[in-house]
Amino acid sequence: MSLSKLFCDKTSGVAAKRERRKEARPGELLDAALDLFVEKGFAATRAEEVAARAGVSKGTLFLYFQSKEELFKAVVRENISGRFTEWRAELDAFEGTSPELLAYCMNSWWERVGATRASGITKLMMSEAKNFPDLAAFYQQEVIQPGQALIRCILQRGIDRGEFRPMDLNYAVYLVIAPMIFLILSRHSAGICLSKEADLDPKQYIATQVDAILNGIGAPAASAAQPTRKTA
Amino acid sequence: MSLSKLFCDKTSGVAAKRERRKEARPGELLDAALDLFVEKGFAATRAEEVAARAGVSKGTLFLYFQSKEELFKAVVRENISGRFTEWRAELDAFEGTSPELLAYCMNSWWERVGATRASGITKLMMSEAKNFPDLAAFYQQEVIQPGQALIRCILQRGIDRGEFRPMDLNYAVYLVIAPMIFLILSRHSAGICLSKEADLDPKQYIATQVDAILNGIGAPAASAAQPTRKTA
Amino acid sequence: MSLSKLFCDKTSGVAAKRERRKEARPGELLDAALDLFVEKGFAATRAEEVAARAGVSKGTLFLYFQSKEELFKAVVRENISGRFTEWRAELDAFEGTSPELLAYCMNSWWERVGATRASGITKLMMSEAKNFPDLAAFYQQEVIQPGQALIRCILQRGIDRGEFRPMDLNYAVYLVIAPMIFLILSRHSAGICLSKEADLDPKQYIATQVDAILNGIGAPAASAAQPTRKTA
Amino acid sequence: MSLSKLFCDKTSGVAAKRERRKEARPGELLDAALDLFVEKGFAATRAEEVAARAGVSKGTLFLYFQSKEELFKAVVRENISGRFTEWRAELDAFEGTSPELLAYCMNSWWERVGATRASGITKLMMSEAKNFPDLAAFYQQEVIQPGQALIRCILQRGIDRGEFRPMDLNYAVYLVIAPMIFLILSRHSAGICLSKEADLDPKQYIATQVDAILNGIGAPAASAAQPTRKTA
DNA sequence: GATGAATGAGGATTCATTCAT
DNA sequence: CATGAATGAATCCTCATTCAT
Repeated sequence: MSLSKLFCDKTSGVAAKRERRKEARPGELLDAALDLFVEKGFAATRAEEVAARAGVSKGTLFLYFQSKEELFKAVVRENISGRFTEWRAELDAFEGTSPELLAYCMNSWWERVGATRASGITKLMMSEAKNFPDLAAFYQQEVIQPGQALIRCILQRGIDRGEFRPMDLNYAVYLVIAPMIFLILSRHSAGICLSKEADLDPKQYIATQVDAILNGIGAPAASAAQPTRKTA
Repeated sequence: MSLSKLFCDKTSGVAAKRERRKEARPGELLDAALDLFVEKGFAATRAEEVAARAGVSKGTLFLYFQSKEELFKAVVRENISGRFTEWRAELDAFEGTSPELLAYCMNSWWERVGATRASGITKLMMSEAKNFPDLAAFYQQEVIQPGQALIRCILQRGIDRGEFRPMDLNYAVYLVIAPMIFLILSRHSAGICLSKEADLDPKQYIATQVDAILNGIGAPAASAAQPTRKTA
Repeated sequence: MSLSKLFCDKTSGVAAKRERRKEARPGELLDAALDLFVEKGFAATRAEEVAARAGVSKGTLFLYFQSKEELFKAVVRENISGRFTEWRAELDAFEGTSPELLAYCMNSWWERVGATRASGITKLMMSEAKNFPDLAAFYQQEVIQPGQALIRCILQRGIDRGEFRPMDLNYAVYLVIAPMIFLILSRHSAGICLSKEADLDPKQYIATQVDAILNGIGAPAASAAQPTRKTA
Repeated sequence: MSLSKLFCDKTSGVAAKRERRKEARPGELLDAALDLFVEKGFAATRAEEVAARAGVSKGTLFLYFQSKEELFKAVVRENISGRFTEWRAELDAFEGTSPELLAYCMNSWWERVGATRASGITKLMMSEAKNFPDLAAFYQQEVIQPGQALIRCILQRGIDRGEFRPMDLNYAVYLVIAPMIFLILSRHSAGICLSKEADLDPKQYIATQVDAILNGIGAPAASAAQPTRKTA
């Protein structure tokens, strides 16, 4: 929690429990708010609920956040960790094939982002983008752009190494993004979009998607002779 | 507009202007409501706004819909036309290859659903599913299930004809669904998820997705020799 | 329903049924309004309900009565028949003893007023007097004053004839009025004030009251000598 | 005020001004509500008015009472103090004659109930019983039944001691109840039922009623022998 | 006249926000 | 700092009343 970091590292070694709690307050509120905003949406979440879930009183919430809207923005900003530089480094250091890299990235995205509560902010942004244009722009800049750039890099790497065929990357990035977004939204929308019975396994979902992206679903034998392949 | 039918069929040819308006009112209100709900979300849309956009007064809205919530439900129901049987018929009559069928279906989905305002309710449902569990269930049953069944059919057809390789359909259906859902959400979420500059062309987006689903993005020549293919 | 009316009665040369109904409209509305006002109170009665019960449309009600308030006033005025002159005549012509007269009057009041729907307006006035001061004044003048005067006459007659002992009539009138008002209110207030099980018989209630007013409930021994007791 | 008790008993002597107000709020609101409901009826009383009279804002009212209807119910419940056991004790301890007991009871009822604002709820119940059937039942059980039982006891005592003549108590109770209900209603209905000029003196009204109940209004000659007459 | 669709003022209720303690 | 009582703007919804047909 980056915000909490601002308050850490005080000098005392005997930090009283209460002190510690005080420092943790903003983080606890952001935590509670994230859960509730994701679950019920911005408007349907009451400030008092957030406070209650964080174990403080209504008034305290407004001690740390000027308004519910500011709380929302803080929740989004807080959970947009700039993990991209870290990822970029991994990407640059990767030594396997590009298909392997792609598979690695999507799986690691799932573990580090998709499966965590952080994925909830994506759902939040999709639901509230129109009501928070400035936040949407911020999100665009901090998450979407770097994320797309990362994927572009991977795809470009594959093309450069002759492992992927040439593509219009402006569209190809969505081959990777769409399945991830879909996965997130399914999980945060009461399972809408999913066939009810199967609460699909994310790992297998991703495996299926990766395989299809790389190889398509065309019949293996036929694939070489497919006329559609040539025209494409 | 199925709801309007309830009000049609008056025998008289002398239908007064007032009468004609009355018949049209529910539809006009649902239209206005769909626009606003999709644009701003359920909670952020005021009943009076909906009425105003439909060109009537606040009170009139409640003449046709018991509450804002009922209006919401009606909006969802209204826009779930049973287009599935029609599609099923087309599917059964289709004579081309399964890849062609898949391409045809996704393009025709775009034209008949994705590009229309009806697609807005999908976004609506994703945002509000948690707040309207009964509606979510209804949507599941009326839209998701039939939609998935349709896609299953197409894939099964391809497998049966040797045009697609064998797959676990429980996961494969999302190869088709995910890109469509993503496209819808992009367009109804202030372009979040999209690289800002390009307001991507849906046709080309779909073409790219279809091509990848069918053929993958593996390099043409290499694809046959790909080691990942074998292990996958 | 209303549609059929459009087709009926067209040809008849005799005073059409519709004509007669038209004349009856105000009365039917007042009837319906009385029932509803008594049952639910002024505010809780909706204009549309009154119209519906009278078998006409909302608009028609306002054709005959400028406002709901006017309707209320009309209901009260309509049901305050000046039966007092008639009663005064009976009183003057009465030849029995004053105790007999009193008993006769209370019983006849029950039959002519208490048991009829007209008694409902008394309840109405008690409930709404504060909200309709002008009506209250009107009611005072048209009903209360003449009514009290009548009772005063009876009591005075008894005193003059030595059948009643001298009393302060300003207070004695309520010996007669209170039981009647109570009876009415009990019947129009969901039985409040009544011991639940017994839906008390008005005739016997009145008999008990009359007997007590005349003879008191004092011990039998003492009252054995009372001549009035024997006749009662 | 029984409700306030729920909030009392704070141990601290440093009770802050805010705290003290909070304890008093429900009572103040109930007070204000009683006045207004009695004066104008339930529907004609606006929630904001009640709040204003209690010296708080609209919102505060709903902090203590879930809805206007709940406020109404609380008003009724609050003013039904279980004074009946207390009265029963007095009755059992009474040593005078039964006529004296009856007179004592009616006078003390006036002082303890009739003359207080609590009497207003009787008028309330009569006006709104049909709209609040559950409350009416509650009132029946909590007030009417015990009240009637008390009166029955008094009358039965008189009969047993040979001071009252035998009566059908099911009807005789109303000899006592009717005058009291009437008195209350007169005072809460803008004086309707009263001859305008005289704003009748309750004490004398009750004295007249008691005298009549005990002795009747029969001619002096007959009742000269009555022992009860002398003591009354 | 009669109708009932439309209106909009009015009132109940919610909840973000403030501030005295 | 923390609290939670108090506030009142905002919004849903009702229903008396109007008026085009």
